[in-house]
Amino acid sequence: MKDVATRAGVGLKTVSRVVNGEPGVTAETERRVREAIAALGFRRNDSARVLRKGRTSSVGLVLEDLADPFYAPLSRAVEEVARHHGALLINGSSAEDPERERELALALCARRVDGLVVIPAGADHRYLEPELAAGVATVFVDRPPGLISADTVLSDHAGGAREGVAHLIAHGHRRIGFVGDQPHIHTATERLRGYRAAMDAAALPVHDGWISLGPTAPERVRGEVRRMLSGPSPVTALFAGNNRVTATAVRVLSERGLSTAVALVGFDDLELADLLSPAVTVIAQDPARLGRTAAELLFQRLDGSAAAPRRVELPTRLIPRGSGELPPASD
Amino acid sequence: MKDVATRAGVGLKTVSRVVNGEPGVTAETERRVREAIAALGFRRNDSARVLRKGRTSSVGLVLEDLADPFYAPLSRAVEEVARHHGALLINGSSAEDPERERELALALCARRVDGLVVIPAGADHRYLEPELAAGVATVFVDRPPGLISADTVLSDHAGGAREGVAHLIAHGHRRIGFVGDQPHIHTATERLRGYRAAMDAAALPVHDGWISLGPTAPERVRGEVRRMLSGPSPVTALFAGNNRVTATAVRVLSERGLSTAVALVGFDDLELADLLSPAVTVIAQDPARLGRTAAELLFQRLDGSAAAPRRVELPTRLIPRGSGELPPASD
DNA sequence: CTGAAAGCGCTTACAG
DNA sequence: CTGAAAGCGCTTACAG
Repeated sequence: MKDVATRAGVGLKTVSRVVNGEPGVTAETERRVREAIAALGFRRNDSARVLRKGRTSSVGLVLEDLADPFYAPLSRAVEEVARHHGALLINGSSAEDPERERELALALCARRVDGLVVIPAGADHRYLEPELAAGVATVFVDRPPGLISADTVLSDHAGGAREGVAHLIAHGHRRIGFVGDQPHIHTATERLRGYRAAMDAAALPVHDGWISLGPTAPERVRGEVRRMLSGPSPVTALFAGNNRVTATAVRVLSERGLSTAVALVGFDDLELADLLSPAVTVIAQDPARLGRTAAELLFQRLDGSAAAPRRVELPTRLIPRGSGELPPASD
Repeated sequence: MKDVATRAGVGLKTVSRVVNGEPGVTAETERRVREAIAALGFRRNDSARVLRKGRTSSVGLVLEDLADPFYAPLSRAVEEVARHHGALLINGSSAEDPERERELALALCARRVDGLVVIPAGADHRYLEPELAAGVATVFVDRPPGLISADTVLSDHAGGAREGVAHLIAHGHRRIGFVGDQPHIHTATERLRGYRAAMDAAALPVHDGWISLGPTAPERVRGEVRRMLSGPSPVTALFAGNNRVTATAVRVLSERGLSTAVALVGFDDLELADLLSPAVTVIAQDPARLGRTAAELLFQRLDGSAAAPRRVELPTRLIPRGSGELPPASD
């Protein structure tokens, strides 16, 4: 910038004015400055700008896996809101590892992002306290924060699962299996809670063997689904705890030729779910809306909102397509 | 940092040493510094660090849409490689708008990302010349850069499409439709080139009505597919130019009850494609490998490689699943 | 092992 | 309309 000023024969501040489009520069002066910028290939260094201004116009997003079809649209929605506020989005995947989540979040804070959207992998977020105290706006999405209080945007996981299971019960099922994600993940236990609530409400017993929480790796899910479908009192319907579980369950049922014999409702919608036979009934969340809502809360904070931490719960939606309306196989 | 130094009764440089884990500090001194850091809630400001060091340890990725199932894994792969090099990833979606691509790329450069991975929306990348001259490593993926020369990683679009169409021809088809993306998009025209090459090689005529390039919005694709399937000489097979077109084509065929009467091969794999009936035959790219390869080239540049711009072409893979092996409906 | 000075490239506050 | 000085929070190069 100094070189530009020298070459244009003006002061440093004048170059700054031109670069930032501030008023108060003669057309002629501006022309000379622009010429010098072009000749020297000058590119403003935002790091220096940030250092003075305090704001970076960037926000961070820590999620589980950017490539997951549930999180990708969420991330995109955050990006879009950020864009409208003139901010860039830096995102990182925690791979469901609390330590990695922490490293990422702190690295983003060290870059002085103005705000942070976090989909927690861990259960203790006290490591963020100094950052919060320093004014980094923070919003949690999809899962609540642990041991600190902050804005949170969640889907109604328990309510959605309950509705899905009640739907199966309404279609005559009494033995319903639940295959979900690992028990330390909030959404997994909430959905299980919904399952239990629906079974309870219908006064149906729940066998231990009908419930399985754990990694959503296909091998494990495969084994659990097979197990639930065999033995003395096999389930006649399955509730799949998330999109990965649903995909594997559909595969197992289809391979075994059971796809029209075992009812299935999945949490989270799937691409092409409507084209399978039977089409897959799901409890859909709206990932883009989750992201948008979280980002909007974030920018409200950045605009100075000092309200108490808010908790927003978004409804889920039952989409009946066929697999969830199958009657139980006769015993 | 100054406050920390004062409180710990040491010099500024000593605090810097502790924060960066540099050697040459007594255990006792270090303890005092750490205590002061904790008491004051000190958080290092990386902006200042960047300003001095010149490197930000961050790379930028400009893509079309972060939520697209093709780009999400590509982005994730770039992130993973960046992580291994200690860098964060900032990504932005151009929404297929050249102006937005330019704004994003330049904004990333102003943040002084060390390198840039670009999936071009535009056809003229001369706006990046000053950045390249200033040493910003840049790699293009999925589509080549326009009017500048830089490292590029592409799938073999023409070869893949040619193989897919030849596959349909080998199964007896002579009237094959091609529905692809907009003609200014490199991958669209390359794939069309592959289609023509396969038809030519089999000495088959190509009617204008069998080819349609344009936006991949479902409404348009729907109309074009319907048109190709009706009229005096309807096509007996379709080649879908990308994942969005394939999804819509599958929908149309299935709604019209033609899914076992019209053969279909799609470019790009789809989640659950193997579970549809018939399962969908595709020409698969490996988006994660594209991202990984691009990121690796990028970090080679950052490590000082000054070789001439390289062009890497990755093979595609035909995955026969059923829809592409259907025989032509008898005329 | 430790620290004072200079400087990275901008912006802010002020003065002409 | 324009510019010189000070400072954002670090690191570099040097000296003790």
